[in-house]
Amino acid sequence: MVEVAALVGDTARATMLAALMGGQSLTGSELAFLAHISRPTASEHLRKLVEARLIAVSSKRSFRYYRIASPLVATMLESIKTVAAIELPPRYRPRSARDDALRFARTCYDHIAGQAGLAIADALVANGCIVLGDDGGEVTEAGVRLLAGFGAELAPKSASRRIYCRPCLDWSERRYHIAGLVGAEICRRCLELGWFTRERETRALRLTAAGQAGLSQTFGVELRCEGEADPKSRPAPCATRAPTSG
Amino acid sequence: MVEVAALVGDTARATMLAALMGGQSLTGSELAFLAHISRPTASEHLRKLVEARLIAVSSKRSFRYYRIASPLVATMLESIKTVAAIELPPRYRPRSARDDALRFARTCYDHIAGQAGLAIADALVANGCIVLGDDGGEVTEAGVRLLAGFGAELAPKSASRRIYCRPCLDWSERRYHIAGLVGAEICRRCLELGWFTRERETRALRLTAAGQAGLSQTFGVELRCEGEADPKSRPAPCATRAPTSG
DNA sequence: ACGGCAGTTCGGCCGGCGCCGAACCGACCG
DNA sequence: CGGTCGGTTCGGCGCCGGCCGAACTGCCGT
Repeated sequence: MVEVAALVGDTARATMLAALMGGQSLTGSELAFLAHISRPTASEHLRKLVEARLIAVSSKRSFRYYRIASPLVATMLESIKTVAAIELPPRYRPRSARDDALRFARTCYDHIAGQAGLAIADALVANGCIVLGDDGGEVTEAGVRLLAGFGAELAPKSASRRIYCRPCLDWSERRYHIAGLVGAEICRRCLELGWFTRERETRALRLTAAGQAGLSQTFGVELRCEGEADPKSRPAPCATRAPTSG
Repeated sequence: MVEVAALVGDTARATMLAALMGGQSLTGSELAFLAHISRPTASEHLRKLVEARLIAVSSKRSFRYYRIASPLVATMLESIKTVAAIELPPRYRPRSARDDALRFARTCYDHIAGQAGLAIADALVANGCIVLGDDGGEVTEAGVRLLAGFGAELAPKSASRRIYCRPCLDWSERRYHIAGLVGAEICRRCLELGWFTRERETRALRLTAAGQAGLSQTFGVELRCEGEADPKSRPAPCATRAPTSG
């Protein structure tokens, strides 16, 4: 317990973990750049994280790709971030175009967070498709039908595994969006359908025109797809530490 | 995020937090003793933990009683412990009478863990009273009736709050027991009925004869109440660091 | 064979923080 | 009023660990 918390309790390592919480695999050099440390230092940090099984690594060519080791680790990091966000509320929060993009829509390990994630969750709750509370979530019969039509694969593999919906507290809005198997499937399907596209080098998601229409039709969610018209949306040259956000 | 993890990532502070995860309030001196540090050092640690809102303090007479600040913090600590227990499995585990008592039944912040907690969870699952999975839990109609008869107050205060059952991975057995509102209510009612009694200075719970009968009758759980006949069950004089267990 | 690039290992620097003893504060008691 | 006891503040010590540059390995493409 101490060891795990101590590993997360270092700025450089926490920054790397936060970056990996985007759900994508990243190389050591990329992580070193994001954490503003040299490659040797990053290598040492990553070695420790791998040794503790917080992240996993797979080699392709001469690259080594790192990723969060398991959903359990992702849940833990979410949980730590939640406590950090709730318990230290009034902190100064500089706004930037980069942050605005993240606030609008981003991946949270394997599901969608930000205003888009909240809008989807709100719509599903309002339509009686799911129920979300502090300690868990549930998919109703109506929800099963709607999500099946949407194309999410919610097949309860084992008979006892009927539960797969989990609330995840959004750091920027302090409200719940959908995590767990249901959240992951919604995210997967949205990317598959091209409703969102991943931004390069960040966890932000961009809503496409198809996504705007699809979300409206399928979930009754009305979101503006704003990315293209806004000249400020180009990411800044990473002059400050990458936001360690979930 | 970094700050919170760093606070937990110190042995002395983690030991204190683990002790407070028993659900009871403790004084600074008690915590200093448990963590094997001097009172000044403990005072400093506790000041930081209070400042970060991980623990709360209330003064009575000239004493200051510390406790976990919120269920959110408790959940986070559980989560960290789960990752630590799962990802570093083969570690040497010395057996002792003290540990055996904890393994049998203990409080985990506000609910029951250990073999007793697992037995209750297993029985409720087997009877179709609840469903437990990796990402959440659910109380069935049968479960609501049984728990109501038992005396648990599961009143869904707000209409949207139908969900209140959460799985908690047991560190010693690697299986789920019941946390969340349902788990807290079961624990509260068991103590209220005198089925379990709290041990002094530890998180262990002792099963009473009434508890043995009641658990059998109410949940169909067969547990031996072994505390009184066993001469080794008296807690050792705390010669080693208190187990940082959840 | 050579150069380039990702990643690692090594040695050494240095700052932060955990720790304690001693002293101090405030509440309670006779 | 002194005595005791829980708690905190202060000053100083010591060490762990994060950091980097330089050098080394190993995998590629040419």
